Amino acid sequence: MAVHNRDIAEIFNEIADILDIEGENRFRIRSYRNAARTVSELSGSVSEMVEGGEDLSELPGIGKDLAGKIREIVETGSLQQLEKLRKETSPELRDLMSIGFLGPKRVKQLHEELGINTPKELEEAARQGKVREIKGFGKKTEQKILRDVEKIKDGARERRFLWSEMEEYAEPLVAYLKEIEDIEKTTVAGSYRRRKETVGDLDILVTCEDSAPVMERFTTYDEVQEVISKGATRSSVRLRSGIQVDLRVVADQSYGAAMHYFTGSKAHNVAVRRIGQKNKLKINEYGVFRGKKRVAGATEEEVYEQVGLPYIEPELRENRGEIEAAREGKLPELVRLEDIRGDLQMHTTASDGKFSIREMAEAAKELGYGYLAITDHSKRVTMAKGLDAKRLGEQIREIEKLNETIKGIRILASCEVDILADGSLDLEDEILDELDLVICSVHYNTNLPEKKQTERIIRAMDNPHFNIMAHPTGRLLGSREPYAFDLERVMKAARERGCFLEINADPERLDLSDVHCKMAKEMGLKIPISTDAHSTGGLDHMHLGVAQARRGWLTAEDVLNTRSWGELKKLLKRS
DNA sequence: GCCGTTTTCGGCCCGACTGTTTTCAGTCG
Repeated sequence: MAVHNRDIAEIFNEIADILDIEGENRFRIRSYRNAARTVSELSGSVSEMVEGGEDLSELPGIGKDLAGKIREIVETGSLQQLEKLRKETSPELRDLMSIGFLGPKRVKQLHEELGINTPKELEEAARQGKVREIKGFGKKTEQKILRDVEKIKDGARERRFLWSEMEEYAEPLVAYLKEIEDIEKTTVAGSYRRRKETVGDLDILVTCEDSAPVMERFTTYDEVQEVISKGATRSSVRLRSGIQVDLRVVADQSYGAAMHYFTGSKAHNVAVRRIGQKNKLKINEYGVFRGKKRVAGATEEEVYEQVGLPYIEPELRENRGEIEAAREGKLPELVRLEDIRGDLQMHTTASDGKFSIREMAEAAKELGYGYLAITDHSKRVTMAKGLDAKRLGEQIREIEKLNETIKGIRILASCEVDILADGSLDLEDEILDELDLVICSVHYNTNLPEKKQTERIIRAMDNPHFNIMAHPTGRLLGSREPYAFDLERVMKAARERGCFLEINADPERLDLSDVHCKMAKEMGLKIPISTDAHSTGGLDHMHLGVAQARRGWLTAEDVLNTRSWGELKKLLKRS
C-alpha cells in the first residue's frame, strides 16, 4: 500500500497535537506542524523520493530526525513514536481541541481535573456545572462549551467555501461597509485575496480615523448571527451562512503593513518577518519599525522594500519558494486575464449546454476573444446527448457556415471526446481528423487501479488526434477526490507526445490545482485555461482559471491560449 | 526539532480579544 504525502502529514499533525496537550516544548511541536505542511504541499510524492534515495533533509523544515521518521513511515506504513504516544496518552483528547476556544492547555486541564476524554463526557460535566469550578474556567466558558458541543453534534463543522461562493458574501458586505462616510479603504485580504480555490473565512481590512462607527455597523450587519468578539481595532462575527468574518481597522498610514499582515499566508509572513528580524526590523500590522521609528507601512511595496525584496503578488505568498525567487530577481510575471485570447472548452445545446453556437460565439466576441472552441460531448456521454460522428459532422458544417457570417472571431470545431476504459477514444479517427483540435477526458471507469488508469490515459494520448486533456484529475472541490492515477507520469507522457493538460476554470473543478500547475511549468509543459462553459455566463469564469494559473506561478508564456489561433495551431500540431 | 550573511548553540513572528482575574494565560489569526 503506497504511503501518500497526506498520510505522513497526518501522522506528524497527530504527534504535534498529542505533544501539545502534553505540554511539550512549543518549538518542537511547531517543527512537526511545519513538516506536516511541507510534506502535504509538496508536488511530488515523498514515497518516491525515499525510494529514489533522495535526501529529504533538503526539504524546508525537515532535518535529519524528521527525514528518518518519514523514511520509517514510507517503509513500514507507521511510526513507532506515534504508536508509543498513543499508548501513553489519551489520543482521543485531540477531538476536544476541535471545539472552538479549547486549546491544548484547557483540554489537558479538563482531562486531569475531571477525567474528561470525549465531547460527550465534556457535555455531561458542563451540564452538571462541574466545569465552572475549575480554576481559569467560569460560567461563560461553561455555556460556550455547551453551545459548541451542540454544534458539533449538529454536524455543523466548519467548512471551506469555494472562492466564487465566498465572493457572493464578500462583495455585498464590503459595499455595506463602504457606505460609512469616513472610511478610506476597504479590502478583503486573507486567502480570498490570495485567490485560494477554497476560502475558510473572510478577513476584511478597513482604514479610517475613528473605528467605533465601523465596528458598530459591522456587528449589526443583518446577516450576522453571532458576534464572536468586538474591540477597538478588531471584531469577529459569524454570518448565518456559517462564515466567520474578521474585521480589522487601522490608520491609513498602516494600510500596506496591515494588508501584508492580513493577506498572509501565515508561513509567508513568518518568513518575511524573520528576514526583518535579521536586519533588526520589527514587522507587525502597523508598520515596519527600526527600534521605535516607523520606517515603512503605507504600502505593501514599502514593506517588501525594507526587507530587500521586490513586491510579491498575493497569489504567490505561500512560502513555496517565492521569497527565494524574489531575492534572486526570479519572480514570474504572472499571467493576467487580459492576456487570454480565446476559450478552448465549452458546450452548446447540441449536448448539455444551454446556448447555441452562435450565442456562445457572440458572447466570446464580447469578451474580446479572437477564437473559441466548441467542445460538445461525444456519444459515450449519453446523459448529455453526446455527439456521434454523424452529428459532429453536421456541427462541423454548421461551424463552417457560421464562420462566414460572424466576423471578428473564429469558431473552432472541436469535441470533448471520452477516453474509454481501454484507452481508445470514443470517436473514429476519420471524424477527429476534421476537427481544429481535440479535447479528451475521463468521465467513466474512474475507479480503475492507479496503474491501469495511468496507462489508459497515456494510451489515449498515443492517438495523434489527442491535443488537450480536460479536467485532468476529475476532482470536484469539497465533494469528489481526484481519481487514482500517476499525474506526473501523465504529464511526462503529454510532453513527449505534444499533448497538454488544461486548467478547467469551472468554480467547482479548478483542475489542475495550483501545485500541479507549478509542477507542469517546472517540467516545461504549457497549459491552456478553459472555462468548460455550459452557458454564455459560464465564459466569465475565466478569471478563476487565471487566478489558479497565477497561484501556480504561470506567466503568459506558460499559458497556451494567450496566443493567437495562428500561433496556437502550430503548438498543437503533433509530429 | 530546525536552523545558520551573529553557524553547531541558542534562538525560534507578533499582537488582539476574552474570560477570569486583579495582572494575565489561553487562544486565535
